[in-house]
Amino acid sequence: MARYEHIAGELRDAIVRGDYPIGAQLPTEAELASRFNAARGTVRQAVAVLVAEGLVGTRQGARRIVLGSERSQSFAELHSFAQWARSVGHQAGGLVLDSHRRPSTPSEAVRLAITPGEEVLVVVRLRRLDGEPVLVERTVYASWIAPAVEKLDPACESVTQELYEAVGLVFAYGEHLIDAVAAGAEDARLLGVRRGSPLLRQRRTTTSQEGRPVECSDDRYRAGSVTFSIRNSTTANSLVRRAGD
Amino acid sequence: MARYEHIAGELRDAIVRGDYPIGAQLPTEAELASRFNAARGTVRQAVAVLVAEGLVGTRQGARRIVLGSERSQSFAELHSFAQWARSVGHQAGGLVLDSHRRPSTPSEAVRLAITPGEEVLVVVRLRRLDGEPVLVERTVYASWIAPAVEKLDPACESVTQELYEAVGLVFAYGEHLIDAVAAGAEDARLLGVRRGSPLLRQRRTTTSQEGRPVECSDDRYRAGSVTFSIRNSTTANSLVRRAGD
DNA sequence: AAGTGGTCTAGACCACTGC
DNA sequence: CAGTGGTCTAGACCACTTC
Repeated sequence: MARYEHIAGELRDAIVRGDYPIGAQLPTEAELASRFNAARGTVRQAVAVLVAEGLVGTRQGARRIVLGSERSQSFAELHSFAQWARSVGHQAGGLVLDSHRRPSTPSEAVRLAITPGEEVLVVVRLRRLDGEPVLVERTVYASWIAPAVEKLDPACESVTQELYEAVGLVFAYGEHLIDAVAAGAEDARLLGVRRGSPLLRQRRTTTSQEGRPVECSDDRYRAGSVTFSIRNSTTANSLVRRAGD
Repeated sequence: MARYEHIAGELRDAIVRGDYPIGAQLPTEAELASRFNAARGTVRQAVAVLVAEGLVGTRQGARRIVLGSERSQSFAELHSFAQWARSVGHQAGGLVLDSHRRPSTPSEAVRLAITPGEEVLVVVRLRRLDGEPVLVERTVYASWIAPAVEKLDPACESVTQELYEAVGLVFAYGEHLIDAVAAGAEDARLLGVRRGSPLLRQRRTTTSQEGRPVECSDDRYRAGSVTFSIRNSTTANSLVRRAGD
């Protein structure tokens, strides 16, 4: 582990433990540098991690202050329902309801950076959290990854993990649009809610490490099942997904 | 402007202009350093800005690649409906429907870091975008800021801006919880939608520069009026609010 | 005026990618 | 193995906050 990651971890632990309660001041850079026997730049890198996580606020000239004390799951977990579920202590389930190939629509072609009409794979999955149906995923995969997706177990728990193990694919970057929509007939039937009732929608496009679009998806969560959480400041943002309250 | 901000700006402009299309490689650090006559550390700081914005992806050993080319509004704009509206070319309006003081509930006291039962100011505002009602805000202000809030024009366009000009208050940090809820009777009447129809809810707590909680709020957007957008990677997140599609 | 974080430099070495 | 980004150091100077 890098030195700055170690220092960031120690500071995060201290904050979560309550050594530095919300509103308290963090030690100065000089103090931290001597305590951890590191250069000032390394300490700054460590603190930057906490700032990006939204746990610490910083302004020139003033001591840094603690803004929050919850350990945030964050990052890659926005890409994988199963990884997120596990990290918050729940059990994820999944079931493929439909899977077929068809030509891509113009908007899909743009989002996946393919030529319009090129074949794509459409998969509809119902996902459960501790047995309860909470999410309908309608995912469109680019044709180059379609064969690997079709080989997956229909009840596979983590698509992300299986694709990594099968073909070494890493879901590295994502763009997400979040809004609210009314449940359609199919949504309502699958999620066990009334037609027209509120759903939290997340439309996403996921990209490989190399910058190649892999999939785009329309995911709809039953209201109350999931909450997105963002900490931000005039200089930094941080996002995590949280279980419904 | 700092040197790294200048470099980041030049690179962002080049990306937005299409000099580096999506999927393209950015110049190497060494190349950028010599082009801008800056040290490598400064170039790295500049690129880090673009990575945080989600425009650029980076992995050790490989050239950096362009992930997106949309200029993102981002940061502070999550705190102010009016600032965000203006930045995307729309006109914000506001109207106070109710304003009264009452003792704080236990959960409000926790969120505002005050003693339970201490008086708070509750304000209900209806906000319009280009004349259309799109948002109901139910905001709870800590008592220390209440007098300044009560002095505001009920039709005031930007609460954030007015409070800054009146008492120098800066909304520096925020925590936001985003989910979907069904419109209640009052929501439905104010927003002109049917009762039970979907709303995008944003619950937020805002904090001053000094880390002092200022307000917590329950904001409900009419479905279709607003979308939250996040770009993320295994190493960075970035959030902006976008007008409904 | 002292304290503290923000910017910048210059150089060394390491880890990973891609040919 | 060459190219490239990631980590770390040491020190200088500046800008802002706080008293």
